[in-house]
Amino acid sequence: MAVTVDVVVLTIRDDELQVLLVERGVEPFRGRLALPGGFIRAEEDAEPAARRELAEETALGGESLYLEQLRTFAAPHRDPRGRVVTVAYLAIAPDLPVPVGGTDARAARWQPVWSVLSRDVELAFDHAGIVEHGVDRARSKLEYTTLATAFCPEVFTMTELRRVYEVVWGVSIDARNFHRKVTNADDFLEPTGERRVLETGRPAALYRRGPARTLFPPMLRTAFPPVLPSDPDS
Amino acid sequence: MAVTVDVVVLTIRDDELQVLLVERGVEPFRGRLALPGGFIRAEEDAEPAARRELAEETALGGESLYLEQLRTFAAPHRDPRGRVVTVAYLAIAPDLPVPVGGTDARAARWQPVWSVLSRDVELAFDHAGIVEHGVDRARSKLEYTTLATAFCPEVFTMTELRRVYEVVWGVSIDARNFHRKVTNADDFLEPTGERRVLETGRPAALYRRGPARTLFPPMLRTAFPPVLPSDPDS
DNA sequence: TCAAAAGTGTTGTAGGTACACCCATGG
DNA sequence: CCATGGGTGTACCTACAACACTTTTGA
Repeated sequence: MAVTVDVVVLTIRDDELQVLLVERGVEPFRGRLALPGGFIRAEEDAEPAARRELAEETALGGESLYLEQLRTFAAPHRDPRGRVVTVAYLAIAPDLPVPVGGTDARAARWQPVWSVLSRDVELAFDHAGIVEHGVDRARSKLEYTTLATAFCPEVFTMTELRRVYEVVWGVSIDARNFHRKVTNADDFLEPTGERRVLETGRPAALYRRGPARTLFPPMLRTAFPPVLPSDPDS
Repeated sequence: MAVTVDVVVLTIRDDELQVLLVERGVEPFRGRLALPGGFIRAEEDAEPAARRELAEETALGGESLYLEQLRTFAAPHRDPRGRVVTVAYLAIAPDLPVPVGGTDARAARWQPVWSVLSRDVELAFDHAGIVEHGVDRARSKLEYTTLATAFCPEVFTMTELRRVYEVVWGVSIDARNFHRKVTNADDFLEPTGERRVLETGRPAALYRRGPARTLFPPMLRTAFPPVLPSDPDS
């Protein structure tokens, strides 16, 4: 029985939640988009395998990349080549100027998640279902953890952090209440003391992630609207 | 690479959170206690494999048994026989008069989780760590889902349900506020109209699980005290 | 002086905790 | 009538949504 890892890497680009996909160079599903991933090596644990595949196929990586196990998919005929069980991982990346398109010479690219969830873009294997799980997990974890900061660069403004919630949840959030809430939560954010001057408007204070990993009290959100082509202001 | 399933079955017996363990009949770890589980068959998905192993080894089963995937453990040397990856499942069972000790003739028995977590009882492989994950998951899910009812028989009293929270979390809960809270949550409980007369005291109303699977607003619990030998009244 | 973005103050309300109090049964 | 457990009412407090208002910049 073969065991692989597949990674759902999420980021926010152009005010949309996007997922990292690679074009398959070999059969089956040659030319089709798929999640980055591959076989676990003989002396390798699953998480290192996920990090390695990500680095090889997409040039994304580093210790700082947030990575957690999602779940395992083991349906008997999910891979036409035979019995392949895959351990899926969820990664969250900031929208860095990342040279996507890795050393493995395979074309990697970002794709809006709504295009995958709506099946406008068809992925190889059962990868669309895996992306669905990843998005669900990310949406839930924003509620009760400080995961949102994983979408942000090392220093960021309050508005950037708020956009994470708005884009991932597909809702609009009152900037003023949000500000109070996250600054009151212990160890969520650390002010750098610096300010960023934008093209227009008052300069925004800059923050860095704090040591907290859970958020109490949690961000409450009554329901998840469906994932749609970017319209958080409805 | 071999793939197995292992199941953490939790229940409440004698006002303690207990886990179902089987005594290993073969090497490695012969005679040692372990989680029920075994190899996935060629044409079998992981969850059916978990249900089958549970039925074979512990005579526990049925469609009604709550079962969810926990996570996958794939450390290279977790099994001395060679490379074995295991998909761990979490099951929750009511304290039925279950004939534990299954058709497979292997001795199955309940063990208080604190004895496992404290390492007073040493389990085979990395199963102690898996139990730890299962307990953590159950404790978290009581907060924001209706999972607590899975510990109860089909009809139950308010006090039985409250004992679930008290035992799993190791805290004491105000009976009066708890009553209001769960009766206000939509579709959590359905009153049967019946009452149960106990040895002493006013008869308690009987309830059945409602259709709700999530709990809103969630049960809040500021912190998890460590799992100890049964003392929820501290 | 205006537009735009950042940030504060205030008010109404929902839901939480703590606890006094009443209800129904067996002995 | 008392002990025991079931269930309601109420006061107080915290946290959140809504929204008016002030601050700081570039053009």
